[in-house]
This record gives sequence, C-alpha cells and structure tokens, in this order.
Amino acid sequence: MLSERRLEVLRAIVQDYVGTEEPVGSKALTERHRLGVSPATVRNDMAVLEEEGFIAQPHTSAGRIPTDKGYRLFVDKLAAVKPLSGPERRAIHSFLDSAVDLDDVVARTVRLLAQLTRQVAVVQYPSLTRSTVRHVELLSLAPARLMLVLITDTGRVEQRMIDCPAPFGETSLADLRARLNSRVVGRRFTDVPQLVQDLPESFEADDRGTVSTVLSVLLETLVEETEERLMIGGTANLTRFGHDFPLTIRPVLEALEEQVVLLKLLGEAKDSSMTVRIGHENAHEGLTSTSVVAVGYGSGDEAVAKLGVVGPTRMDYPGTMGAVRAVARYVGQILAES
Amino acid sequence: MLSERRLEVLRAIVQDYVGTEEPVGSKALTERHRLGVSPATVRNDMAVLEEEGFIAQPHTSAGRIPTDKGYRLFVDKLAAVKPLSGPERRAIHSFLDSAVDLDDVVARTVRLLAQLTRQVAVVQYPSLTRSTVRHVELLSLAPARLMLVLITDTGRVEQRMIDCPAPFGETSLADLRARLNSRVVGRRFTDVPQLVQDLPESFEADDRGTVSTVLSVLLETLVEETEERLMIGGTANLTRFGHDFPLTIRPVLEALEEQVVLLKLLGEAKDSSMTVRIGHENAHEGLTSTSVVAVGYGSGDEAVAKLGVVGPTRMDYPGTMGAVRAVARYVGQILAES
DNA sequence: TTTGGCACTCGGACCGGTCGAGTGCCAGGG
DNA sequence: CCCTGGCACTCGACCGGTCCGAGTGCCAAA
Repeated sequence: MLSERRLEVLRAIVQDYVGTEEPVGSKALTERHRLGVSPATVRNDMAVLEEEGFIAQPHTSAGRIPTDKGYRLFVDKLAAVKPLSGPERRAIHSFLDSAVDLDDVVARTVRLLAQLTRQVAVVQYPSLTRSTVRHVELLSLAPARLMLVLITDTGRVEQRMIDCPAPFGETSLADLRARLNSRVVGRRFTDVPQLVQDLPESFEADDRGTVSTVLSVLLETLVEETEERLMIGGTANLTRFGHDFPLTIRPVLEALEEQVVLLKLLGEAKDSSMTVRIGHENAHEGLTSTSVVAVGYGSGDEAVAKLGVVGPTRMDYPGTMGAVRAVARYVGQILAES
Repeated sequence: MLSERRLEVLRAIVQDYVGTEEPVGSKALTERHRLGVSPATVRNDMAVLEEEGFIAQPHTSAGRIPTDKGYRLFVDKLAAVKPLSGPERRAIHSFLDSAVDLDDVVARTVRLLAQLTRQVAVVQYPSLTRSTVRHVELLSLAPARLMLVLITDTGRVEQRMIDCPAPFGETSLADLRARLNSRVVGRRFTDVPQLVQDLPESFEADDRGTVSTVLSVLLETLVEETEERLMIGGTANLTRFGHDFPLTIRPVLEALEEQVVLLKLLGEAKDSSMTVRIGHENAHEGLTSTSVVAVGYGSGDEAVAKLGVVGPTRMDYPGTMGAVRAVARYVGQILAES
C-alpha cells in the first residue's frame, strides 16, 4: 500500500518525535536521516501519510506528529524489539537474584522495570487460578478456631481464619490435613473443588460440619483471591512529560489507583505474547494519550501473570518492549527455580 | 508577645491563603473578615508579622503568604482541630466495618483518608515489634524443608522457608512446635529472643542443628520484618496544586516510593499524639514545601503503628487533623475487636 | 494607636510587529 | 511519472512597550 520510502518517512517521524517531543518538519527530517530525497519530496509523502491518518499536525504550519494509528503501524511493521545491552542484562540478573521471597521478587521487578524504561511499571502477582497447590496447612488456634494456610507453587501464601461450628479434635485435624494434602498437592486450583467435594462424607457425623466449613472457606479463598494483586512503581517518571502536565498525569494516577482498571489493562494482553495498546485502544478515558506494553510471565511455559509498563503514547517502543520482554523472561526463570 | 489582634490577622491570612492559594493583601483581609479595623492598621500588623518571620511576600507589592513558622504558630496556638461532621463519621464507620481482613482494613483506611482529606494518605501496617505472638506454626514441606508461619495478635502473618541441615522427624517437629508455642504465645516480639535461647539444649544432638536453624530464622524474621510495611494512596490528589507543578510533585512522588523516607517521616511522630511537620521541619529535601500530619493508632492504649497524610504546607490543618484523628481512632477500635 | 491619603512598585495582561519554521502548490527536469 | 527547487502564505513563538491595578510603606492628622 504505502511505498517503502513513505514507511521510512513515518519511521523517521516517530523516532524524531519520540526523541525531541516536538513536531517534526520536512527539512529537519532530511537533515537528520539519510533519506536520499529532498524536503519537498518528503513533504509530499507526509501529505499522503496525513491523508491516510498516520500523522497529523497540531496546527497549520507546524511539523507533524504521529497519530495512534501511526504508532500502531510503527509498532507492527517498522519497529524491531531492541535487545538489552550486556550491562543491562547483567543488572537485571544480579538485581533479581538477590530477592529473598515472592514479595521481594515482585517489588524488585517493579523497581527494575521502572528504572529500565523510565516509566510507570506494573507487575501482577502470580495468579492463583493458574497455580498449583504446594501445601495446605490447618492450624488450631483455639478449640473451635482454625487457621487455613495455602501455599502455591509460586511461593504465594494465603491465610484465612475459620470459626468452626463445633470443637475439632487434634486427631481429626491431622486426619483432615493429611487427606486434604494428599488430594490437592500438585493440582491446579481450578481442579480443587471437584477433588474435595466428597471429603465430608468420609468423616464422622460430629466432624462433618467443621470439615464442610473448612472446605467452603478453602474454596472461597480460591475464588476470592483470584481477584489479583498488583504492585506499581515509578510513578515519579510521569513527571518527565512537560507542558500539558496536570491534564495528562491526573487521570493516569487515578487509573493507577484503581486495581480494577489496571487489571483490565493488563488482562487484555493475550497470554505470554507481548501486547501493546496505544492511546485510544485502551478504551479507558483518561488513558487516551497513554500506551500500555504488557506481557505474560510464568515459571513454566504458561503465563501465570502479567507485567508491563504504562507510559505516554510518545514512548520508545523498541526499547520499552525489549526491557519488558527481558524482565519477564528472567522473572519467569527466577520463579521456576524457587 | 504578639497582640491578640495580630494573631487574629495571622489566622485570617492563613485561612484565606489556604482557601484561595493566592497571596492575600490588607484590603481583601478586612473585607473578608470582620476584624473591626481598617486596612491601614492591618498593614501595620502585617509589617510586624513579617518582621517576626511569620509571613512573607513573594515579591514586593504582592500580598503576603504564611511562612513555615507562620503555619507552625497557627497550628500550635490558633487552630482548633475540627471534628468531623455526622455524615462523615458514619461514612468512616460503615466503610471500615465491612473490611474482611487486615489487608483490607489497611487498604480501606488509605482510601478513606485520601478521600476525606483530599490528600496523599499513608498507613503503616501494625508493627511487629509492639505486637504479641498469637501462634507459631511449623510445617514440613519436604524431609529437610520447613515452613515457619508467624501470626500476630493484629492478624498479620509472616512466613519463611527453612532449609534444614538434617532431616527432621515428625515427632521432633511436633515437639518443637509445642514447646515453641508454649513459650512465646502471648508474649511480645521483643521478648522472644531470650525466651527461646535455651531451646536447642533440650533437644537431642541430632536435632539441635535444625532447631538452631529454625530459631535463627524466627529471630531473623522478627528483626527483618520490623522493617515495616506501608500502604499509600490518593497520589492523584497531588495534581490539585496548580502552577509550579512538576517541581513540587516530582520529589514527593519519589519520596513516596522510598519506604525508608516515609517511615522516617511517620516515625518522627511521637507515640499516639498527633504530630504535624511543616515544610522544612521535615528535613528531607524535596519535601520542603510539604507537610506531614501523622498520628499513632493501636488496638489498645498503645500505638502499634502510625498513619497520616502528606500534603502541601498550604493545607487545611484543622480539617486534616480532625480527619486523621478520627480515622486513627476508629481503626484502633476495629483492630481491638478483631 | 488608629486612620485616611498618597506616591511608588511591580507583576500580569494586552497589543502589535517581527521572525522563522513549516506548509501547499506549481512548473520544470530527469 | 516522480522528484525537485522555488515561492507565497500561515501561524505560533518571541520580544518590547504600555497600561492597569493590587498592594505596599510612609506620614500627618484624629
């Protein structure tokens, strides 16, 4: 459709605009890039690009800036994901290697992403629904009070208090604990409900009520905690975008406080393949001049959660995508090892 | 020192400036407040107040704005903490009452504070050092791998993986678990080290290594996790302060990401009494035009953690202090009940 | 001690002119 | 047919000057 050279012009416009934050004109373009043609030619190409909706001018007789559609084309066809430099890789490794537990991994990942991309980083905790059970523990805190502790293969721990309908003996407790674990350890959370549904029947009448209660709390935990947790960081990077400031930053900060919104943003990403949402594609008012770069990560082949960055549509896509991908991969490795 | 009327003038200046965000002049003052004197008199008073360092003018022939010292005087002598309105109180109660666990309480508290004060809210999780032990649990995940779970009276749960030097039998494990709990349950975290130091001796030689390891992890957890956790919210409120924007907001966002800095800010507050740090009193560059209002809260008489808000020195101190105090009290009640 | 008057200052808004980057269009040349 | 150089035009940014008004400090009088 568009000639090779016109694509080249678009690429040049995107690169220059991302670098300078100023509308870029035909003359400046020919000076900074070896396009091999004169400004006049570039002007014609620009006119075509504008006609097609890839670029626009803020006001008459100013340079052009890419539209969302322009960025989209750039990301899809023109941009190669930029691999990180050696030192950057090493920094990732050494920084993440010293994490001590899951919280720490997530916290470090957020900081890392924010620093590498100089943007706002968002990391989702490994999701329960795609995890498997490592261990279920029942503690007796009081005669009729138990605590349920659930440990996932990704190291996440959830706990719940349980008030029992009747006192529950230590032997019954040990029995339940053992049977529960033998059935669910190593299984996926989604499979747990059917695996345990007949458990109460195998207990004596006195204990059935309590066993049922425990199981219902367990299942409730699985469902409730599917509502995923997030960690964000690097919000100070929002201030790097000058002029039209409060207008831009405000809705972004608000969106960042709404977990629901964030989860939706990340969630739209297809499993494990990198997703880039540009400007209006986000379909959340306030984020219309914002792009989201997200990717799934996981301890095995399958993605257990997502991470990504949020930044202005005018961002360094190749670099950002490279950083996001690299971090996601290494976090996956870390999780697999632990 | 300062006459009654001059104090009144200062109060009027602070109130007007907080409301309008604009330097306030003598004429406007006499119009808005019934001071009973003419602008000229007010001018004289202002000259004195400026001489004493309570107010300043941004440029010659502009109105006056309060200095940090002026705000300090206002807070100490002139401002009455403004109690919340009935509906506000009810809102607090109903919003916090529906919290389901500690995380939820903290999360809701942050949102509440941010909404009430329209500023950035910071809530510290109940501190471990002032908590007591509700339960210690040891789980055997693998022959030589244990998990330590620590439950506090405030409902906080910490867990740690332990790699044992040698396999540890179930009976030994049960034994250790029982002895550990009998010694530390109900005791303060700070007392735990001496309560358990002689435990290894009472075990057989084979197990002593493991017991020591477990204890060292336990103690480590107590120390490490004394490094307290925080939750913040309402950062979008930072955008409410117009003009000199990026310069102001940037360092604040940066500081908010540094837990250490925040903890220091809250930490400076004396136990349970409300503390207000104004501008330069914060002694952290970047927060010099920022004030911190903090107060301790706790389930009993004693404060187990702090909460507060961070905002511009130009803030509504009476209202903010009222909201902070009210929220802290009610959170304390909630914790005491649970 | 308060008050009204007065001269002075200074920042902000407004206005008009200039400058330059950038555009669109067109005619000529490979 | 496409590229190129030229040309007229547009429009925002910048600069300097003027005006206005809010606010001040000082002073003499009540």
